Amino acid sequence: MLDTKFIVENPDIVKKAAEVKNIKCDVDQIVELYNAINMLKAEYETYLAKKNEISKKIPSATNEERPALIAESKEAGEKAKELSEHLEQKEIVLKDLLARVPQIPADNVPFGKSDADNVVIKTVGEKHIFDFEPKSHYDLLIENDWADFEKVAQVAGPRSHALKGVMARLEIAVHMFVMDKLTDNGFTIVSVPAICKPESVMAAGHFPGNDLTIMKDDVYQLGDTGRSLAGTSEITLNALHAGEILKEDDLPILYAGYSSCFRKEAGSAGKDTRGLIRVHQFTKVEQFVICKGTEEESAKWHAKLLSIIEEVMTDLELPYQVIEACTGDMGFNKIRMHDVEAWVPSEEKYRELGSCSTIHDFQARRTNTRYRESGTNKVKFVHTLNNTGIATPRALAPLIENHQTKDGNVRIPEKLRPYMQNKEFLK
RNA sequence: GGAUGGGUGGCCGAGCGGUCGAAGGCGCACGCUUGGAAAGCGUGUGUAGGUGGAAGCCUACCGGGGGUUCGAAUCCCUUCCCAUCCGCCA
Repeated sequence: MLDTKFIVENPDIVKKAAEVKNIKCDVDQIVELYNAINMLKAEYETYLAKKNEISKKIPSATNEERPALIAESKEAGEKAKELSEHLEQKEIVLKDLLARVPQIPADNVPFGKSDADNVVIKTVGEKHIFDFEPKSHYDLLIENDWADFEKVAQVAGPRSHALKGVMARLEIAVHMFVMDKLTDNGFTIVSVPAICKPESVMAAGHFPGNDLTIMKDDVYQLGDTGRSLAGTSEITLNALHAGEILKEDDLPILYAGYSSCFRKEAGSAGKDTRGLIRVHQFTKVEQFVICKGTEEESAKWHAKLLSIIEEVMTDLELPYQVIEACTGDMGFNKIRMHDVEAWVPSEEKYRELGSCSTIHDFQARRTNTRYRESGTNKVKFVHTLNNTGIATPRALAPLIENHQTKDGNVRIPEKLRPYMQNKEFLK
């Protein structure tokens, strides 16, 4: 959500933002409606004021005066009610239009239409040179009986997986490892529900508009409960301080969200159907920051979140690259986004393991999360940022592929060994 | 799922049809005091929208929605949330 006044005063900036993000929104209609509503509201409030004024006189009026006053007040009230019905209709339309306005990308974000236009800004780590034909993570898992896909698909449907034995342990280990790292960096681990209300989903601002059906392709709905399964704990964490006015001293709030995540993947039929890369249910440690609403704070935390996931990549000894998402690929609610992608030998390409985003006050406006600035005592919107900490099972794919040995074993990176009974190899 | 009690400003909490944006306290800001701090004293202090050069004025908001009334924080209905007890349960 953007500030309505900002939209009305800067329609060209907003139109440009929608254009570079390939998002349709009707800025002109917003401006028009806004002005119309203001005019109507002025009239409506005049009647209300009149009604209130007369009502106030009634207690002290004489019995003779009273009936006339009551009638007069009633009339003003009825006029006001009539106008308020028109107002309400217009406001609903405006609210919906406003919710379709995307966040404005930062100035230095590369322009582009799709992920093909993203820019690689950094490549780190040597790709492992194998003196044998490296296996895909899928083959490694099957050959070692570390996972089941076929049977579990019959039970749970396609894009399902079960990790077994030491692989299940490895999954837990990487989460523990990342949670410890985040704790060391001042984050508080929060294990949050994946069940959430649709309002929370909308408040996270991944989807345009207020129309909840928009998200039906992406988000699982829990039947007649009216609730959804979150695609990320960002949704829950973002709403965790909704409606609050925090103290400046409370900030920054650093959360390491831990939860199951659910995605319908309706738009990715046929893609990554085998293995652990793209599944309907996964587990993620999410980095989430609520900070003071300034550019500097946001920029600082963006850099910090990115550095943490880079450190995770380094500690897991994964070759990776950092890309800067272009305007067309960055998503509705973001100002800036960097993806971290790990090298997957069997595919001979980098695959996204994390996505670091500066949201600015876009989510804060939707949740109405604010803080009181010390000194001025002014109430301001917070800024939010998020980045993946680690997401499994996807992260396990590059992890076991990069560290596989000729005999089909997998070497455990040193930093991970304390979480894996100090073993050097998986088997 | 059943029963009961609650949801009021940044926080706590009074009010339970008109004089209520709402006592009191805490917190916070500014000032005095002090060598400095604390304490103390004084003053100020909700959010949002509209209007105006400004002071100001108007409107809305006492969990959400609806209703009764000339008038609702206060009465009624409904819904959500919280607490406790009972039931069920990993």
